Amino acid sequence: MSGSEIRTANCEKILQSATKMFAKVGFAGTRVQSIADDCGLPKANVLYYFKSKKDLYHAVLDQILTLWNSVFDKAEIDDDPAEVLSEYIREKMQLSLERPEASRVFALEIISGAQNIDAYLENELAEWFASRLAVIQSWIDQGKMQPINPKFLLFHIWASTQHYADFSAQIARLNRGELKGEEYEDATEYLVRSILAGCGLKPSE
Amino acid sequence: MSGSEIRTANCEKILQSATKMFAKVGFAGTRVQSIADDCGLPKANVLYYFKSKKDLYHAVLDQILTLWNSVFDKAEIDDDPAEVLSEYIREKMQLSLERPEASRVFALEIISGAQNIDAYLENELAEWFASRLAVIQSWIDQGKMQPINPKFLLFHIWASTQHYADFSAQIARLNRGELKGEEYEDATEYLVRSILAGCGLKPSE
DNA sequence: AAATATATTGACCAGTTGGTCAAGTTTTAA
DNA sequence: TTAAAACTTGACCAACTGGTCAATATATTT
Repeated sequence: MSGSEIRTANCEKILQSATKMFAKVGFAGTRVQSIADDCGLPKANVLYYFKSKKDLYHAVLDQILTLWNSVFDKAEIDDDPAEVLSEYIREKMQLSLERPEASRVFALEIISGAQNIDAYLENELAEWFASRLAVIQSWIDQGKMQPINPKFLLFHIWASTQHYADFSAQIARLNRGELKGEEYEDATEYLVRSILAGCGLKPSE
Repeated sequence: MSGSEIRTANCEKILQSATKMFAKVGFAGTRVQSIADDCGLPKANVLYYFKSKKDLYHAVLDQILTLWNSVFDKAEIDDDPAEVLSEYIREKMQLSLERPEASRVFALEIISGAQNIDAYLENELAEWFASRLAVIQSWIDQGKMQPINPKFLLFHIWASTQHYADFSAQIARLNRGELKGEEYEDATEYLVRSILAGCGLKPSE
């Protein structure tokens, strides 16, 4: 393994283990030693690549925020709301299924006051949010969907989809086993239908 | 202040401060000293009433779980689903508004694997859940509402209402200020309308 | 009033934790 | 080949934390 490859590979391993740990017990509950154990490196080596636990945490958050990108980013006034919203909800559910730890780290950070992603919330996300509100409002103005407050619709989508990642421990117990395969798809399609119905729409496809 | 009153009053103060702290930084992140500071008692006094931090945490969880009781508990086959579900969603939203810390402590506990409320989830809640599924299914069988999977409906309600407590830091920033008063009521009525529409129902009142 | 139970509190301690460091090894560049 | 840069790692430490305890004070009961 070449030099720069070593760095890349080790950083990746560390980030992966760190994400797992932070998602399970939060920042304060995570031990640098347990991250090291999890990825099979000595603790001092972990702190060689990320100079402090806080640094590592920020790196994990950065990596997670790039996952939030979506088809909805490029939605325009002329697009079909049913199509765009359906796909956005499905994407979000897929993310909850494939990267639940990412969703949980994000949730923990927000619950704890979001101090470490303040800049992200106030800049990138706020901008994204405002532009999406405008698109939804234009769909309403064109009579393509019922008049609802677009803000509440976005919160609604985030809440109901992220729940499947963040609360999977509860869901798994009430369901007597993790939701998976077809049943998870059913949950997805239920959400698509329900949320779209709230906008006076029917799912695409 | 009489003897037993001292105990009651101090326990209450401690529980209140503890809830606040656990909600903000989780179990691992909370310092017994900071709970003591918050309620103006010496640390040794806090540990006199609750013999360990874990004990105190369990007391906080116990207190929170009693809040989960609701009108929906007594819903029957003969009731009107629109009425019952509307009121349940409104209750849940009210709780998110009035006791956000309770919701956050619960969320943190679930995200961390729910090991401390395992018994509650598997007994009380599982029983409640099963009986509510039956009631909803009976409404469907009677043609009172559209055929949806009752499980997903309950998850949907929990997710979308608790979100306003758990993610209020994010909401406040995107909204440029906390949702409150009329705007919070608007959010509530949006959710009622939207979720009911997903069941082919219209809000009561 | 005396005896007993309950409550208060500063001082203390053992275990843990994030982070440092210096000595060594491996990889890269000249 | 050799010098420099990058990487590895055990040993170490200062700061912090949950929890104990003994001494004292206050309230309750007899």
